Formats: sequence, C-alpha cells, structure tokens
Amino acid sequence: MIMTRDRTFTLAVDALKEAGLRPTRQRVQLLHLLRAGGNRHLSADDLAREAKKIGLSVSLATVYNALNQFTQSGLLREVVIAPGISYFDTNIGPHHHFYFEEERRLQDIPVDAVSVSDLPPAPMGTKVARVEVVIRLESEQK
Amino acid sequence: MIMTRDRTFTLAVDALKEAGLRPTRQRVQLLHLLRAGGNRHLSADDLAREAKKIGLSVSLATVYNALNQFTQSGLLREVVIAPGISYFDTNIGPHHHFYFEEERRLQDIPVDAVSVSDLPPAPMGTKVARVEVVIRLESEQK
DNA sequence: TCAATAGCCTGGAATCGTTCCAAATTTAAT
DNA sequence: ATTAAATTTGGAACGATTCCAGGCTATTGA
Ligand SMILES: [Mn+2]
Ligand SMILES: [Mn+2]
Ligand SMILES: [Zn+2]
Ligand SMILES: [Zn+2]
Repeated sequence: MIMTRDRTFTLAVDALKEAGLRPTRQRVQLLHLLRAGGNRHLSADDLAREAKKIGLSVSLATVYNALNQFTQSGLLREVVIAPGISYFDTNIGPHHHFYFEEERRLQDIPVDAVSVSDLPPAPMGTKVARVEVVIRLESEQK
Repeated sequence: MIMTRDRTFTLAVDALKEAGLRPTRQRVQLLHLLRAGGNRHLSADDLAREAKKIGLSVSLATVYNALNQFTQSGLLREVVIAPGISYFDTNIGPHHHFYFEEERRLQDIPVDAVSVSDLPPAPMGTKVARVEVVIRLESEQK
C-alpha cells in the first residue's frame, strides 16, 4: 500500500518525507493519529491501544519504533516522569509541564508563563540541548 | 547487631530514628556510606556495588528498599532522567541539575544560580510538591 | 534479662516497559 | 518487473524494579 495518493494523509506523508522517514502505512497512520486531536501526552501503550481501537493493524514493536524514530527526527518529544513512566509529547515547541502525581497526567505550561533566567553557562565542551521545567503537583487536602 | 553504641555511626543512627526508621545494620551502613563523600547522585546499582566493594553484606532488594524508604522520609531525593535511568541524590536542599547525556551524569546547580520566576499558580485543588529544572547537555562538537 | 512480637532482610521469582531478533513483507530505485 | 534496502512483526530476551515467603533481628515490657 503506497499512501502518497490519499488526501487524508498528505500532511503526515509530507512530514515523514521531510524527516527522512519512509511513509509506510504504519508510520503514516500513527503520525496522523498522533496529530489528530491537538497537543497530547501519551505513552507507547496509550498509542497502541488507540490504534487498535480505531482498527489500525500495528504491532507494539512498531509503535515503539515509530515513536522513537519520530522523537529522533523532532516530530515528537519525550518527557520522562518516573522510572517506567514516560510520555511522548505532540507539542514540540518550547514549553514546560505540570505533572499531576495522582493522575499521572501532564499538562503544558506555555514557555512565556515561566521565566527561567540567569542560567549558568553550559560547561566547557557542552551545549544546552534542552531546558526542562517540571512542576510536580500533589492534591491539596490530606 | 545493635548499632547504637558505635561512635562511627551515631549520626546515621540518629537520622534514621528521627525519620522513624529502625536503625538496622543495613540501613545504618547504607546511610553512612551515602553520606560519606559529599553530595552524590547514584543509582541503586551503584550503591549496591559500592557496598559490596567495601565488604558490606546487603542484598539488592534491601538496597532498593532502603533507598525508597530514605526517599520517602526525605533523607534522599530521586531524580529521574530517562526510562530506566534514575539517581538518588544525597543533596536534599533545593537545587537544580545539569545532565550530561553522553556520560549519563548529573551535576548540581545551586538554586540561586537559576531564577525560576512567574510560575503559574498551581491548579485548583493541588499544591506544588517540587519544581524541577534539568538542563540537558550534549557534547559541543559533531 | 529474656521471651514475644512486629519489623526487617534475603534470594529468587515475577513484573513490566522496552528492545532485540530473524523471517516475511513492503518500499524505492532501476 | 526486478532487485536491494528498509520495515514490520510476534515472540523471545532484557534490565530495572518489585514481590514474596521464610528466616533473622530490633524493640519492648514483663
Ligand atoms: Mn525512548
Ligand atoms: Mn523509586
Ligand atoms: Zn507538553
Ligand atoms: Zn543533585
């Protein structure tokens, strides 16, 4: 199945080509699914489950492969919260996160809603890849 | 072996008692080891290996139990970097981190070396448990 | 001082998210 | 259409962490 002719998927196909990834059926469908529905934070398992729910035929290994490839190409970004808990973020612009511990849920914070200033310079021989701010929240009462 | 009489370990014993943890041989030795040598970031496996190297007899399960208990009691803090990569931090005061991707190493940044201001308020029903800033570094050349 | 009891430690099995593998399929180039 | 290279797949393997049940150990209070 060559997916370059289906109008529904042209955006996903183009994005994949630009990222240097072959627009295979699985990648196209997964990227399309990821991008439908605004900014999201989802685990590999979330995506696999969603894909299955709408009838896509994609193995879990391929979901992992695709998510990692998308992340490496800059189509996604990964946010790690705890050992065994990481989310793929469809919002690749600069921003920060609230993390609701109880709900295990991330929520975006616009980058200009937090000011991180006076960063120390990157140590010799290194450069800053990313500045991550995570505000961990717990429920108020107790 | 009751360790309350050994002068070498009084600090560790007292800290454990204050934290509401029984000062067992394993906990005392591990906490003592953790606190010898300044601020450190080490994995459970690092600590198990160090313990073995100096001749302590502690199982890996106990190292995990102790690290988790110490973290819950505020004697340590945990910093998660990637799925399967987390470090226990003997520096429990407020501070931030550089992370050297290649070396998989954390380095402290004094809290006053970074200014994080204008934080958005915690959403209704929640309160801020911690604000984490991680500056991810990659090597400069390539 | 010395049971009695609650808590702790341990090795090994189990869990769980993720990666690896090799065979079958699909894509892209000729 | 042919071919080579890349991709997908189910299942096995992996590695970090947790669980478990049986044997110790610290604490307490008689
Ligand atoms: Mn990953
Ligand atoms: Mn933990
Ligand atoms: Zn986000
Ligand atoms: Zn630190």
